[in-house]
Amino acid sequence: MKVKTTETHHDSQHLEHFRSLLSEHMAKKGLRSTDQRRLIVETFFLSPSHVSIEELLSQVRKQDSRVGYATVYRTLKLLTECGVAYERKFGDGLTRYELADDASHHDHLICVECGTIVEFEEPEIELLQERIAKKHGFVLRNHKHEMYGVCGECQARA
Amino acid sequence: MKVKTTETHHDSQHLEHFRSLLSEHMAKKGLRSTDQRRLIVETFFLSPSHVSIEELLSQVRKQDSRVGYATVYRTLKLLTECGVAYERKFGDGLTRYELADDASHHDHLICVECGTIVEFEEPEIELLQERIAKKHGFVLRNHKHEMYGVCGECQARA
DNA sequence: ATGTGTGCAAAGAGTTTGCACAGCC
DNA sequence: GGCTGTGCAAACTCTTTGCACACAT
Repeated sequence: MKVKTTETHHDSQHLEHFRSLLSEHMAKKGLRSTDQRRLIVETFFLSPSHVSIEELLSQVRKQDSRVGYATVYRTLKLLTECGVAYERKFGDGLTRYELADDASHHDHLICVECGTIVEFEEPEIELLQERIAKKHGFVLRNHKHEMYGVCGECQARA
Repeated sequence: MKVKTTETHHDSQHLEHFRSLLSEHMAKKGLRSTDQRRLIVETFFLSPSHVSIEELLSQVRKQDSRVGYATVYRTLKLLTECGVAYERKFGDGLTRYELADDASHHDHLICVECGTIVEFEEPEIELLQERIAKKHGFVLRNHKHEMYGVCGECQARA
């Protein structure tokens, strides 16, 4: 499946932050740094937003073909636990992952036909959200805003 | 996660509309009306929004214990195809279904402390959504907009 | 040395499908 | 009677887990 995304690189400042988050978490839990984990983590950092396990594994195997997919699952679970990655399920049956700080400032527009995912940002919606929350006496922590529809290509194909 | 909902009944006007949508679709495709289909469809109409296959099947089996789950899957696929139901995947691994007109214009504000759910409507957000969709060439089908935060009571209690 | 991490394959969970029989039109 | 629908079980897909061995600390 095709995933459109504009973000493929992440600036090294953030990456340093995430690397240290991970190290701390691993130190605290007595976890070990292995070749596979380092490779998977760095590959994840270089991946487009919303990578699936399979996409990530195939990238990883370009460097080391013996890595098993269970290791990728386990490593991404680890990244999720320590707040470096977010797990996203868009309903195509795959779990996708993105860097944690990507999640804060964009939402998703998803094609129900072909699964294409487009990211969008809309400050006005953010403002309206705050207003609604305030009206109901809430202090916002976070939100999930996904729009489902049919993309241009799929409309043309129909 | 449990999905709380306030909607359990649907007014009979809409149901008539949906029943005829279904009949037409079945007539057009030469599909047949069977005891199982009628039972499953009517049970679905009486179910809370966001029923899962399993919940629906267990309700159906109270009336006829010999119904198989494949039939429920197939019938809900049918309802989805003819626009009577919407399929929703919230990420807990289950597919849930709701009457098409429920996928309406209210969204949810959820307290992360006590679980209170407030429904809200914000026409301006709807407009912005349409604008964003159009900008990316999408035709919107539906959306999920959930805001998580701390409600007034829980703030006071902290 | 100790115990975590890895790869493999098998097990799980939810959904779909192939098949023989049941039953609508 | 012809063809669709059903129930069952097996197949599928994605993810998790158990196990024996590899390897960090």
